[in-house]
Amino acid sequence: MATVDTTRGGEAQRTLRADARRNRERVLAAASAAFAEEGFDVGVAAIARRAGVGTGTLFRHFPTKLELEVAVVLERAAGMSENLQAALAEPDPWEAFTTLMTRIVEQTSSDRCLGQATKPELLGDPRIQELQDELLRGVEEILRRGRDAGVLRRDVTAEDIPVLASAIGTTMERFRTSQPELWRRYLGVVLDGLRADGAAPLEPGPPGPDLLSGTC
Amino acid sequence: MATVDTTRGGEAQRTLRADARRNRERVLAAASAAFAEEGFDVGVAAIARRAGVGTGTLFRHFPTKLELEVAVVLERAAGMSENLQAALAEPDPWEAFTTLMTRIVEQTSSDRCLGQATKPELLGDPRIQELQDELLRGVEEILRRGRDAGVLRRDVTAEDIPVLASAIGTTMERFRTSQPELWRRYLGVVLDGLRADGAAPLEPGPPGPDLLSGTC
DNA sequence: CGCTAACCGGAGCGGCCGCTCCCCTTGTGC
DNA sequence: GCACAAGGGGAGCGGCCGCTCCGGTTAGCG
Repeated sequence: MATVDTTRGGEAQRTLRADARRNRERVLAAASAAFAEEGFDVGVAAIARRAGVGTGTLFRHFPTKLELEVAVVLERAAGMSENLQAALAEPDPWEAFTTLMTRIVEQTSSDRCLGQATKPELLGDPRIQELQDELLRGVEEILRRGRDAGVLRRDVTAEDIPVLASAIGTTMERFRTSQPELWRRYLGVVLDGLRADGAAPLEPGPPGPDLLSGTC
Repeated sequence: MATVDTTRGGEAQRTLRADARRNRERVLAAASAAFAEEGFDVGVAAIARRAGVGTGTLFRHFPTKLELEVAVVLERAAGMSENLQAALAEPDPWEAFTTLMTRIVEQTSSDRCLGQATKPELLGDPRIQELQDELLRGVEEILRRGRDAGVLRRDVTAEDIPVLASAIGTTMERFRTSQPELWRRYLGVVLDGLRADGAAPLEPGPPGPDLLSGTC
């Protein structure tokens, strides 16, 4: 489950020349780093330069910039899958939940593209939707444990988690250099607001599946 | 205090022809509406069209787009001042705090430019900094009452409030049409995380004055 | 070793955006 | 009412960005 296959449908490029394969990897790595540091706003020229190739080469492997963004986001999903595994391995339900939230928010705070992955063009992509659904099922399992143990408020849904994570993550972007650990402060507030004891019931409904969620 | 003078230093345009004054107002109103609906990303052409003037006219009154953004944000500050007054008028300390948070988050959720007002070019402007400081002093008063009454956790600072508000507000942007009241849900979580009972102490320090805050 | 198809790269295209320039219009004081 | 300065408006400039096109290069196979 944790393995993410970025070569979906993967028989298209079976015969790929050695240099082509290498360049594809370099572009993907450069995009991954650039998106993490500067967000999706970086120009393709900067990515190509960073990869040591021309823009022509970049666009052969990824016919559009959005395609490149999708590839990077799918790659990130592997990390999120790891977060889920780590949380599921935690015996104590509350510890499992806090582990999940901490890891997600930590990554979202240090990686600009994770917070920006909520933009509609990306969420509309079927490959990303599929992966998101898979991750949400894992999150639901963590939440169920917490609710059953009576440590987590009962009205939290899986869809709330990416929303809360991206809220903290994107807002912390401008403190990344000055106070890189500041996200812990606000995660603390949210976690206190999500524990079972003494919480008022949540307001309207959870965000429906109509328009949902960050990359989780 | 609630009065915000957008004509700072205001003796420059004392002799302003009638049509010029009227056009200036129309541009400001158009920008205000456009920024609220679409954020600061809208082009100046769209604003000018909306105001029924040419771009030349727009740039005479506001020599740069940033200047126009500043003018709109300063205008918004009046609304925030009202929020403060409403909260200060509330006798119960917790009610005062929730009133403040609710009004701030509500406005930030329905007005895109409020969430985007955290960008450095705007926060760097001395007029905005001055206004922000004034608002923060009012917020501090509300927090002091809550802490003294023992209903609010003691480690919350005034700088936390705009951070939390813009976190919720900007994240709710993509639900504005589908679920315009969703912000209440997450505000509820945050408020529960901020009340005095049963909360763990907040993590690192508050955001220092080095790089601070949304428009509040 | 040589041939060919696959691949590389960057000049350049079209479109957008903030901003300027300048000719024409219009409000205002005498 | 006239003269003139102040204001209005939009064509156009420069720069950026995603993307394409094509001449030169190179890997891979027999």
